[in-house]
Amino acid sequence: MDASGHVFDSYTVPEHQFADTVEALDEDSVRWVWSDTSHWYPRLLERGIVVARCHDLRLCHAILKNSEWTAGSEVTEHPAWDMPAAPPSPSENTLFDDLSVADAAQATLEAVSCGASSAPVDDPNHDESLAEFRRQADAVASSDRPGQLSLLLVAESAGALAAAEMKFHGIPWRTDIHNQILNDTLGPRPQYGGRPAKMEAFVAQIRAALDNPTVNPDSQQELLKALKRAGLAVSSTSKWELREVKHPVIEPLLAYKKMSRLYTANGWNWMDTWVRDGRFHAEYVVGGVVTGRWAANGGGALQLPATVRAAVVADPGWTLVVADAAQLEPRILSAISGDLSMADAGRGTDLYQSLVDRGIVDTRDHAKVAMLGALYGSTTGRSASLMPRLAAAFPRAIGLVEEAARVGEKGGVVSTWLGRSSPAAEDTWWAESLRNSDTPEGAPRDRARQTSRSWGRFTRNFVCQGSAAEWAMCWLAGLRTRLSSMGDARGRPHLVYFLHDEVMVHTPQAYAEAVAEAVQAAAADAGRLMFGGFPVEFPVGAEIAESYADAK
DNA sequence: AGCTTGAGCGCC
DNA sequence: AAAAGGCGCTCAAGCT
Repeated sequence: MDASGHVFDSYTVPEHQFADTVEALDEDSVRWVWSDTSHWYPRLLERGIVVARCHDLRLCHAILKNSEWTAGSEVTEHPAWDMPAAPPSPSENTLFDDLSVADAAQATLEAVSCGASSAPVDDPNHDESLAEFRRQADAVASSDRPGQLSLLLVAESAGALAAAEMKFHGIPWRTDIHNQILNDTLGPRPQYGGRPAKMEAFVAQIRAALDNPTVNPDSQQELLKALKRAGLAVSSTSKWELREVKHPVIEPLLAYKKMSRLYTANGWNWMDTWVRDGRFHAEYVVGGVVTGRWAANGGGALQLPATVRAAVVADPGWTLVVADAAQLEPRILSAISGDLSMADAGRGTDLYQSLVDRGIVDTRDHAKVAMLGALYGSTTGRSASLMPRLAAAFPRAIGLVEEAARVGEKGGVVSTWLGRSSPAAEDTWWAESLRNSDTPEGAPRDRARQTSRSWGRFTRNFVCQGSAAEWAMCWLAGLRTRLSSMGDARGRPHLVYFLHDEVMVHTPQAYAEAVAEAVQAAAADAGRLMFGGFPVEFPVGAEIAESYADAK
């Protein structure tokens, strides 16, 4: 037994025996402890091996190293475990080539080291992984809130498994439908370079309207000059500025920009690059965003535009279950602030409408704008003017975000509900210069104020976005577990897409209803896991649809 | 020739 | 109507 209460045996296997070893030892009660899920798990999935649980040392290190709740723990003293900026070089790699296995109760721990060759039992890399695991366990155990942190690490690690599985399965993608969309919108694919025909036609219209036979609308500089020369009072070529101007060039130009976006971001080149065998294998970067949200690597998986979603179609005999959590962040805010009146307003499906019904604001649109202002820190316009009404109705909720903003404005650190902390500002000159009474009024103080408020908006949003990401991870993890017990010879339902507060499951039709129920049940579980008996609801809209475009 | 930066726009 | 929080991707343009 080690200092953190773990009992373990350990041994080493050569790398080529890794998958067999995992397969032989895996059972429901096992939690694999390994250096990096994105490194180890894909090769298991290739072999058809699915594991139930893991502890991802790299992801958990990143959380614990930065958390206010584990300040001063030994985890911070081992930078070798820091997130690699780039894929680890071969020499660094060996450090991470370790894994261990513990049972769910963490009463015993067997460790398997997987060195580059047949490494001895006392392989230093293997020891380092075990040492890091102990440091992490110690950091959690001696933290202010071990229960919440443990949940965060479990959820993050489960997310890493789900991310690898989603990449492996891929989103079902019909290239014939995608191609049809591109043909209809842009014209046929150009054979020898050059723009698609329908785009070229708009270029001709743009040139005619500007009386400029050569202007290239893809060049912002050229375009801006041409617009000014034609007498338009614009300072940029952005579409929200152009929309305000009346001129014959505007319509074809905005149409061209829309087409150009589709062509460059999700056109034929995208299809060739990212869709293989009818699947878009999106790569997620778990914990890739400071708030704990995921990022994506290649293919823009988290920015699939509405215009191509019709190409996401279930296989024959299968269907999609698309679910999203309604108004997640405001509900999260009510829970983390313990604001009973706001939680009460969120009972039912439409939080925004209930703000209208309670006479807090006059229209649903205002409710939405006001709430976004509270979450993002709007200081101007309509949403700022609605804030006092919100603050009066929900003093605890608004108090929490205001406090988070004030901490950030002073250069401080805030944390999510489960203990992910905001990054420290790189340079807090602005906080110092506001504290310093010698800073002159006028430009210097204004600049400091502006930067300070900007960081305050970040920390304000961090607690809501980050806590919502934690809920989403609990939701995803719970759903994944529920799905794992479904299925038969025809196949089993699996997650194929995750987008902040939205999930997509590809399932044999026979299980569609069960999946939709699982999605709801997992959402309720996630709320209880994070907030216990606090009466907050997380309604989830789940739709069974053949195509992503048909959902919502 | 290859890298970085900024504008612009898609997603939540 | 836009903007405020978080991203990624593309291009052109400017740099080394």
